[in-house]
Amino acid sequence: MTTDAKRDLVIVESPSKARTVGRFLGKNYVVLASMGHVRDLPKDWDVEDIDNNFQAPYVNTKKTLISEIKKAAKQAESVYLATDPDREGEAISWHLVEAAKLGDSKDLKRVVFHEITDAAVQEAFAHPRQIDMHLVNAQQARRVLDRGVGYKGSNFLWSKIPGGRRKGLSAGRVQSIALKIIVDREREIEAFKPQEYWVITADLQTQSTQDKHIFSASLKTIPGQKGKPVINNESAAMSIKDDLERAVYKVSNVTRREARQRTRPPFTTSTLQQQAARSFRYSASRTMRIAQSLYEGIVQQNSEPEGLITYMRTDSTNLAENALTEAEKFIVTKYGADYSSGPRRYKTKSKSAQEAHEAIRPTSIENTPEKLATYLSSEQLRLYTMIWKRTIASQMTDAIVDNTGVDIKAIATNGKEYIVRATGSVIKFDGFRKLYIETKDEDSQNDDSAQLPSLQEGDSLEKQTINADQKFTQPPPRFTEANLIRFLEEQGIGRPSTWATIVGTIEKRQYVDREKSRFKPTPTGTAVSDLLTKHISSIMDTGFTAGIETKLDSIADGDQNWINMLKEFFEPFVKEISIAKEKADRVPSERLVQLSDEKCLGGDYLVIRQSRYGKFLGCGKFPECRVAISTRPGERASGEVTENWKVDWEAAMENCAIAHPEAAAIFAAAAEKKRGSRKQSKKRAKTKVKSGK
DNA sequence: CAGTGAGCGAGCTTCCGCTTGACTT
Repeated sequence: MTTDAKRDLVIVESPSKARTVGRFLGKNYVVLASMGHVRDLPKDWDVEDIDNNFQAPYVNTKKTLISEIKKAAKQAESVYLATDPDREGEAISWHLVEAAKLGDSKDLKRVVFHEITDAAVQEAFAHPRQIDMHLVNAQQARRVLDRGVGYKGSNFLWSKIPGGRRKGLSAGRVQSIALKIIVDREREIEAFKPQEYWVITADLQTQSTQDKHIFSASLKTIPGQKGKPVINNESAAMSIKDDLERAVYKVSNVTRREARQRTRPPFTTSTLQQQAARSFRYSASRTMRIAQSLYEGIVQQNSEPEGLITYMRTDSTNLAENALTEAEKFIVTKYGADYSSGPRRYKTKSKSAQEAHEAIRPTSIENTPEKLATYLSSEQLRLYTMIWKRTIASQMTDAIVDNTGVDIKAIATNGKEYIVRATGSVIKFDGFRKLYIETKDEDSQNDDSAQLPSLQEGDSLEKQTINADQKFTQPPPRFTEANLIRFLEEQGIGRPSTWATIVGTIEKRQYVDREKSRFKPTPTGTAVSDLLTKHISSIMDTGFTAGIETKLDSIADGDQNWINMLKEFFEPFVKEISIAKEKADRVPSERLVQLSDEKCLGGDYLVIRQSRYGKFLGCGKFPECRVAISTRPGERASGEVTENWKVDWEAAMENCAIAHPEAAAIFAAAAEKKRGSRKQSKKRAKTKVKSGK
């Protein structure tokens, strides 16, 4: 082939992918990237007229790119649409055809591959197909539904929440459910009544003279009680403690059970985000930013940039065949055949997974973290190492653990028989743990990895100390980013590309705050969630949302018409909204305000308010009292008049004194103290005071 | 470094998913 030959056009979604695919295809192809969607609904379009069959006038969102594609298509013999093999990808292909008028070009082919390997790409190009309009229509339905729910829901909020429009409050299929579970959890925590309970443990010592071991056993049964011991007050605990203090200890039963600790599947977006949060405390968005840089590749010496990991927005745990064999080879060479499980394929748990890509894995196992250390920043190296290890570990054998349980009879002097139990586990075969040990979730506390001495039935033990600790049951913890993302994924809500941004949305709207990196709803967030739950219950119901996903699937399968589906959805939904607008009460503005611990001079609570400069404290009686205090770090409000009292000093004083008559004297005294150091400034603040209604 | 908010009501904003840069500190 000569250089003058026509070069076929290939369109993928991501520029990095374009580079790699271009390398596989060679010089006769031009590979361009669509950079995601190229058309969208007009910003001001809403589902107004249901009888109009939802014919949205799409607008081009990437004009220069589209004209580039047009130009390249004119010079091409064939155009290959190689966007991602899922609902959105299929739609992107169709939108490309519509936007760049590719339908005019002679030879239009849709090709799909689930992994970016030479073999997969060649295979895909050997079997082109047509655009699947069922899939495209499922996407159109999804898009229109989200727009309708989002805009109508937001509009409803604006009509019921003071200042809601100005603050840009929003509702949506995904964000509103995310908000609701945070609010629901907070209610659970508020309603939680801690229960007292006591934990009793016995430190025991083996009797054998040459090898004295001390280990701990916890109370398992109390005479007269069935099941787990229940001790809920001090006197009960003390009487048991007394019994155990004067008891004879003898091993009554020893059980050994072999258990497997299973390997974990390779990373998907959500598991990567969760694990990076647990291990490094990275936010989901930070993890994604780092992963993106690894995906785009690092320029190593004397070579062109090479992507270090596969695509980072994925819901699949699948690994390419060549990755499986490469991993196996690596494991056998490095650790021996005992450690290789052979190719192990994981089923993706999430029902809504579309599996357009592979799991997140290194593009080459040979790129060991050690080898890349000099090219990567420390955060890149950390994340890469985790991905690299988890990928290999997923192909290693399970660890085998010996779990031992020892029941010990404690016979008290009064004849009561208790049983205390010690558990221990010993790793018999480390398997994947040789390479990869996961950081556990701080919410799950299981600590039974203690080592036990070897014990036989009938062995006598000597009591060392008996511990009785008072505890209280704990409320469920607030959600972290990682917990929230896991929940949403389990419910089939949101997609890998959006999880990190969902968190950003509910924070930007100030629906939630963070306290020690856990989400706590704000008064506005609570009001929004309650309003939607009460009046637009459909979108707040996870089951309902899951049902939408099923319907979209049936459109994709060609079993349902997308326009009918939208009609069936919006008819009741529009009704629901209009009833809600009629029936719901406007939220009183006091409910949107967060009290602080500080009080204004007049005794009213200062409330935490938000301005465009950040948070500050203002008097709860605004606008009658205009006192405001900065909450810059290190500055606190106080009962005394300080330099921080803002706005025009005299106006503030005057207003405050009117709003809080009892504060007048304090102001007068403070003003007296201040006099002299202050220049007389012209009083220009408005002193018009409305009498409180 | 400043200085903030509410309501008024004229004129905007709001959704989810797909993908990167072009900005400044």
